[in-house]
Amino acid sequence: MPRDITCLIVDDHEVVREGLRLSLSRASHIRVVGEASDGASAVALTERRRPNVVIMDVRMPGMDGLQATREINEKVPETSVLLFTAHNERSLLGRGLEAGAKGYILKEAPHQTLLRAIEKVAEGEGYVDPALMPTFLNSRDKEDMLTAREREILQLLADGMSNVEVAGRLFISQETVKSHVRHILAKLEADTRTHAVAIALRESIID
Amino acid sequence: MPRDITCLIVDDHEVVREGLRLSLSRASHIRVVGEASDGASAVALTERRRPNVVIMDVRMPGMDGLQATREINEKVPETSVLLFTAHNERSLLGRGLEAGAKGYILKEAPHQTLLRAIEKVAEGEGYVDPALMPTFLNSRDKEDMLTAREREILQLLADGMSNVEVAGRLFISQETVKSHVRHILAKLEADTRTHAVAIALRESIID
DNA sequence: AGTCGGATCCCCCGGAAGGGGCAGGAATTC
DNA sequence: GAATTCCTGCCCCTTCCGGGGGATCCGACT
Repeated sequence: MPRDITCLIVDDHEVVREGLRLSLSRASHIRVVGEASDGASAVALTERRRPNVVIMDVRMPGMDGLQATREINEKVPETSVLLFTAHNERSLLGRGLEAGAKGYILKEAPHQTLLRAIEKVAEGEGYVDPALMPTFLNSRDKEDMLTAREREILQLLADGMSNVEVAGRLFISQETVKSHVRHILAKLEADTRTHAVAIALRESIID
Repeated sequence: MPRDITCLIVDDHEVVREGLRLSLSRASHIRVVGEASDGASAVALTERRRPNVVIMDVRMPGMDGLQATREINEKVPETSVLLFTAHNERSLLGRGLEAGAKGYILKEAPHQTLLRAIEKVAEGEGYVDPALMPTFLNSRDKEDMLTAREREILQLLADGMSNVEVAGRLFISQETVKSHVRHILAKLEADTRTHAVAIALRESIID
């Protein structure tokens, strides 16, 4: 390895940033070149410092980690984003990879695993926390099964809308909405819209 | 202040524990006497080390922070629990205080605030993150409005049960369930059960 | 003793939801 | 160009839900 891996820490919790800095300071070949506490400044800082790796929390106030990841990928493609999050929610991994993240690791991961992940993504390879594989396989089915339209409708159901209201909002017929809802229920293996919404909220398919 | 404040760190994320240890090592009058990564060992360690303060994360695998707080309060009442969490969800603060926590502070709080909070609860006083006050006032209404029975029913609705199914499960008549549901809808200002469940899940009134 | 909230149960009713099948058109893929 | 997927729409039918009245019982609080 010719030179140090430069990396940027992004997390809205100071205590996490400190912990990370401390952890990484023990690895001689890793150098922290900056910190940010929200998505927007993470993007800005990445453009200026051009680190090899951005260690990015997903949930943050303001611009979240996924959006920041997208922008970094677009503006500074040579930088790899490693998502670092406490949430092993089903959909986050999928959405993270879609956003262009090179790696995904849980905060509960042991120290060594984190270092390995950083090295991997710095080399341009992908890294996904092995602990995620089971939930991943279970769930991508679930989220991916739903079409964009179906997710859109599910989201409106979660706001308490009736079929007629959804139809009005989307400028389609009520019958079409019923049709979509039937498909949603079948795919999520729910038997009422209420159950479907509960599943979707728990799995973060919708917000 | 006669002697150092002894404190125990409880968090399932290693990176957070490291950050906390680092932060607290800078305060000369605070001494970290142990760490735990789940609720059960937190309780056990508290019984042995009897620290002044336990800095406790709420969400952890296995026994969660609230349950651990209850047990610590029962078994080692002279120890004060300071809840330290990333989630400013409406119901957590209320439930935390019910569980016997002396303080509640967010992970995004600045360094100084954390130290202040630790000192406060070490003296036996309460401390609640000022940032929480607004959400607190808004929300306790919502959760407290619901009776235990109503929450129980709402939880079952979130699993997709119909009125009849809920009635069967709780050994009550379907009419009673309908009655409860009507009250739930009125209290949460929802117009369908689906909306009520969505609200409750988002506000963590149910899981 | 009286009042209040909570839990339980009952009736009625209109409208909504759930379940089934079916089908055209557009876009994509092979 | 054939196949597939998705969005869209329509039919019929049964069940469930939401909203409106009520009522009774019990325990807790005052």
